[in-house]
Amino acid sequence: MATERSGGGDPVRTLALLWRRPAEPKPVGRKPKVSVDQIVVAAIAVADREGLGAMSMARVAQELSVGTMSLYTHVPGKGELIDLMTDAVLQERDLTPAGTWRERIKHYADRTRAVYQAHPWMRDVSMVRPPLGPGLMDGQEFVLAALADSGLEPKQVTVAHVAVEGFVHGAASSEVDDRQLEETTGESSDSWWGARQVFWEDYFDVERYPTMTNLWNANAYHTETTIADNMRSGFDYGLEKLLDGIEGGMR
Amino acid sequence: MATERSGGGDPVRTLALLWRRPAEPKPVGRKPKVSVDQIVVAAIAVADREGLGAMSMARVAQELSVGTMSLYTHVPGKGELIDLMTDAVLQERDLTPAGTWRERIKHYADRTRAVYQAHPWMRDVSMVRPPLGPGLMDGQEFVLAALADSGLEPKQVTVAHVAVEGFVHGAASSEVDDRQLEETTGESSDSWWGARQVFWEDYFDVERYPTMTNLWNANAYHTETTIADNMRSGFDYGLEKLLDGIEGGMR
DNA sequence: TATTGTTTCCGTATGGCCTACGGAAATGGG
DNA sequence: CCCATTTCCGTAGGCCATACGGAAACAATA
Repeated sequence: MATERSGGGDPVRTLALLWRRPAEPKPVGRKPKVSVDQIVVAAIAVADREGLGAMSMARVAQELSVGTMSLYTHVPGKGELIDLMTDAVLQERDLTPAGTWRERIKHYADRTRAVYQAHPWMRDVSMVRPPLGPGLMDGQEFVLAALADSGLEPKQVTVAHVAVEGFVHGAASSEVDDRQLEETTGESSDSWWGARQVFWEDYFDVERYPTMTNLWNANAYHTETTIADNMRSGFDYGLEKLLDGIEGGMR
Repeated sequence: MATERSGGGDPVRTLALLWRRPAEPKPVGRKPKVSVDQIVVAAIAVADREGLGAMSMARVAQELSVGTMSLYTHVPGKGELIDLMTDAVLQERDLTPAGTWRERIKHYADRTRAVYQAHPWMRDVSMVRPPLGPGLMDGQEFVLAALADSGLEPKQVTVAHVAVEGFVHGAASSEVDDRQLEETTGESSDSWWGARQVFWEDYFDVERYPTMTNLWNANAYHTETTIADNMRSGFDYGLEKLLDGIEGGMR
């Protein structure tokens, strides 16, 4: 399945839901069996356990012992529900502003990474038209504040923000992608690569790929670490170097 | 829809397809109406025009005027077909090794970005268990060769490789995500943000978001550029700073 | 030409998805 | 008790991937 798109519906309705601005309470009429909060929590639970692909309206309704169509009374549709789920988990970051600007950005990266680890389906959510809720906005403010404190010019802050945000979400996505594949396919990454041993035997061409061959012979790939560890250190290194570059560019 | 997973089938069969190692020609039996190449080309055409979500086996078969199940004679399943599509478009990069190591990495980034622009559905393909075909391998060799020429130690080359590859694919994905949303939803990004004007009026809290307020007042967001241009310059800036950092880290 | 072995083609069937529609059921006030 | 209001939810339509197995096409042989 391709990436889930959200944020397509009526902005006024969706924003009111994201910020939980309640419609004035209804004095009459049938009592609701479920609330928006319950639906969001149940949907997150299903997606955490079985992936976003399994998070169908029917499945969430089942989780709540309610008919499928009842959900549509409280939530406009599936896209908006994903918006609500996304902002809810972003709020879990609970960012604490302390330390140098670099430390705060690393804190942001760590907390964001933790969200992705806890909710791997975040990998499948597009963030180019994000839910404009408190979870997203608080994160943006946090990163912008750190970058502003670094001494960058205002215009540079906004440019650097795009770069940092892109790197963090991209890195978190890739890491989680790996972990999620292990769960959904039931095959570990190491096993997957092992099953493709035949590639190196039958298809790898030493003449065509001299650099890879050299690196192999230099033992650059002979580590005790797992695939996941390699990705993690690659991204840690990348963020460090990106911040080095940003810092160095100011002089 | 969530991200498409591929590479799940029999590795031997999939590798033979990726490298077009033909089974020995069949002298007898019914003549095939379609070839693997035709199927891949048709699938890419459908995905280019209508997105990966619309690229169903039935839709591809229709494109070729063939029954749906006929495809399964030539391709094990949908996952493997996506592998073949992916490697095919990666081959379009046609990388030319010239210039300094930095210039070559930027060349790689540009060519990869061009592939994503031409085939926006690449955003929806997971690259953590990539198709081990010529398109992918040539790209890896190219980046590794550039990094090795930069003077990094072998072990550092492999770490930096993860960071660069992650950044480039992440950046290309985000850019294309934006473009693809414009096509599939029929609403431009500028229009989408415009429709959320109400957010700034009804929900934005100046006290809660002082940095954003300051940046706004400093005219940091008052540019003539589009969303897409902003993303592009953010990622160009980020790659530049990342390479600065890698270069600086060697001294 | 008729037969046989081999390969490809493809119709059917299963179980899932989202959500428009509209009637049934519950609730509080008069 | 009645009725306006609100929520609940069954049905129905049109998509998806692919297992299975028989029909059809083709080359070599008799």
